[in-house]
Amino acid sequence: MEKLIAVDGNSLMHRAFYALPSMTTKTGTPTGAIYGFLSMLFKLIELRPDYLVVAFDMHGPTFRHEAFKEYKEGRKETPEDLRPQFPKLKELLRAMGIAVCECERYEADDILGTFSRIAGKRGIESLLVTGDRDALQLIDDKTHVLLTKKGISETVEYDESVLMEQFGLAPVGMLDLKGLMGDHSDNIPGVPGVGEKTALKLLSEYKTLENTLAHAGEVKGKLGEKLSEFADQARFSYKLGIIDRNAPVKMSIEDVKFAPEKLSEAIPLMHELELRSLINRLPEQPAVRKPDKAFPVRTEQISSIERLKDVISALLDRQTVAMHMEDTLFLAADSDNQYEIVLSGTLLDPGLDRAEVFRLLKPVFESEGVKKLLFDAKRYMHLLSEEETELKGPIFDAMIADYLLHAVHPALSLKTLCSERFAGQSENPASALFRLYDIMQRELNENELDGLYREIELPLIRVLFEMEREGFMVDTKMLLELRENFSQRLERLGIEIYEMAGCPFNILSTKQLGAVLFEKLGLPPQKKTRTGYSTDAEVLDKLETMHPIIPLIIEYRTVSKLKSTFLDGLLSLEKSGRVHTSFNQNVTATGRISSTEPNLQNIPVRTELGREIRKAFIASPGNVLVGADYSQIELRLLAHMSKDERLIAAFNGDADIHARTAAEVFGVGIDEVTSQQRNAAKAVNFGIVYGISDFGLARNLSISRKEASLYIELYLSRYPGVKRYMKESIEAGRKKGYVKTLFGRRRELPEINASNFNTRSFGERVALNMPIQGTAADIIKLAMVRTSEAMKKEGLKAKLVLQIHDELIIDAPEGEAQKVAELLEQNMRNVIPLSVPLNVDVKCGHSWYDTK
DNA sequence: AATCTCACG
DNA sequence: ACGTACGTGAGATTA
Repeated sequence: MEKLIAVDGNSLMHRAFYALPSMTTKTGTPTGAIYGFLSMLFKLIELRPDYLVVAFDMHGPTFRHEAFKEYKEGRKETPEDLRPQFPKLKELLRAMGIAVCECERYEADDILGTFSRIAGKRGIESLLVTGDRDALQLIDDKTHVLLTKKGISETVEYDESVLMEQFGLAPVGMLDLKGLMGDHSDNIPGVPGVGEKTALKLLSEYKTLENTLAHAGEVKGKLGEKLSEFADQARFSYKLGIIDRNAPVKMSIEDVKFAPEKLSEAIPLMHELELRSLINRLPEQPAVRKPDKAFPVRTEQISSIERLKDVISALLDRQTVAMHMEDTLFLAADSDNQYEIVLSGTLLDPGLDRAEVFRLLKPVFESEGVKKLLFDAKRYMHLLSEEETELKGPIFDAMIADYLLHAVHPALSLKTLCSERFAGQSENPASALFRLYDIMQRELNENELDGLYREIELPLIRVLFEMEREGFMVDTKMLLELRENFSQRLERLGIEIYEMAGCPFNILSTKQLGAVLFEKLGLPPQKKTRTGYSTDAEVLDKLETMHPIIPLIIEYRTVSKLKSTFLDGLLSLEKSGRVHTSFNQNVTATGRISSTEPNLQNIPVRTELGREIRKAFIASPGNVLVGADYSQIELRLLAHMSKDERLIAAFNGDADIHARTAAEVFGVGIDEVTSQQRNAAKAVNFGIVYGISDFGLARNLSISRKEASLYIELYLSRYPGVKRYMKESIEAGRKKGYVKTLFGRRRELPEINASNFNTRSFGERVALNMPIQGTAADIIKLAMVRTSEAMKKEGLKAKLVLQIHDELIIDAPEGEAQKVAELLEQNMRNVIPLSVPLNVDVKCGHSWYDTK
């Protein structure tokens, strides 16, 4: 099928302007927005459109503008640095032979709508590119919308199913949505007090705006009143949003035919605007255009149980099956054919009975002989576990493979992965997995990531799944009591604070707090944020002795944080006495896992008050918790990886490492080290792991930069191996464009060759930190896999329940505790032989509080 | 949705 | 001259 790309020039220029740092030619002509726009456009051209048009709003009144003057006037004026870039851009586009379309009294989105309508009639599919969510109403089976998210480099493609998934609405529903919630940026009012959440709730119940208004009487409380009161305003807002798909454009579809060979004709003009780097990125001209769909896929809709049974028996004979499920289930046995099974209970067609489908598919999922190709296998393990089904046999998880290949920007959905990999040439989810499997497996091998993939990440998926399913037992009653206690404390503190301030105010509002402290009470501001006074802990610390209100505010902040994040937060997520976190295996750039909903990796420990919360994390009945953590794993890895003899020797003795560093750096005996010296050495040790800078160290220790610089110099002269290692790491990173861990995990490092000092320095620090943090992550992951296997092999009932980067927690029956403790310690300690020992501290207890 | 603040390793 | 320590996630306020 032929393809049209229509771009909202105004919207993208604005996005580009605000997203990018300002940029000018030598003579001061601003070009930043043009630069951003063109780099986006070049990416679009890589999608090989047959037709391409860029639409612009015209100056002066438009129909919508005129009719609803008072609203549209709320829009901001075009900034002065942006305005002159428009004529320049149009000139450039014309020089490139790209159609520029303007239409008097119509806006760019009307033009987009009109072109996509005409294209649709001619059997041409359209991709509309804009930052304006209004365009979503234009979606149909032939029209997709590419929305820019923050900035311009990130985009999301919307089609009917994405829209349904995200909003539960059909394209026209976007108008009903806007009618209810309005649009702040456009000064469209909607119904006051109704935001996206409320609007979607209403629409899920009443489907349309009109119907919602008709049933306003049924809606309880203020909301119902508002709906009646502002009904007309809502209808008006709805109308304001309607895009006119019949704009009198003076161009035909033939006029916007895209001719890639003409692009280079703009080179002289680009030189003039000093857009040199863009000239190099002018899309190559393909001699022959690739076929429209490089990968034609046949999709068969399965609408009867009988047919499904046939398909299943065929699948059971295959070696490999791919699966993808969102609202509907897709199955494929090769890269050219797939089956679509609509399941009941979705908003779409009344599909096949969900439980029945899963029951029939059970032999496929549980077949040891059939390899499964999936995106996010852990998610399927959870889905199937609800249907009493397991996922057995070999697995290829495209999400995990992609993460190992590109940890810096991992794809979060199969759709995204496909569009990255196939540049819009294929959107067929399940069958695409076959091609992804081939490509990615080869890339894993080429980049020596296969071992990491097979030995660590893949088996870890199941370990994490089981941890999530198991959950961590919490003492709900204790959490409730603590919450009550904290509430009372906050109330008392609040009263005292208001008294001292002379008036009540919102203590958690940095704006109001800043006004009270620095204006009303006249305290000296310490630092600024870009929006006003900074009031963070560091600032409050400095002010602590200057006014008796400060300690109260510090306490208020702490208690309020503990209450809302950890007590309220945990209680809201607790289900029959347990909390089930989600472990994310593909979010961090270093290889660590992260934890969400709730995040159990940041439960307080550093202060006694916060630590109390750990008393509520308890062992299951009849069990104890076994906790073990690595001692100084990152510094030990630094010793091993840098081969620094003195550091290695330090860890082979059993002295306090920070004290030992202090003795070395300050040239005193280990027994003469003062606590300040030890503290400084500790900060230097941390700093080294983070990719030290004198500035950072100075700030951390509140000393001068000069002093900090001296410490670093002293340190590096005492540990020459570390010095050499740091130099080599940065050099290797710069040369190869990536760094890697001991196990071969990679992180790409584009920043390290940046011309901007800050960006480059960041790249250098990352080059120092990632191999260390990442190796530690590899090590504990491997320990998790081995421990979990060992416990199963020994027939133990104990279960891993939590990982906190260098710490593991197991919930074990009392009778197993001794054995589990030994097993855990052994597996953690002996993951891999290094030139220093990996010491592990193990402790048992009834609660997490007791395992430290 | 962005910003600030703060909890953890 | 540049102006930051590395890696995360969540809640509250503000625009």
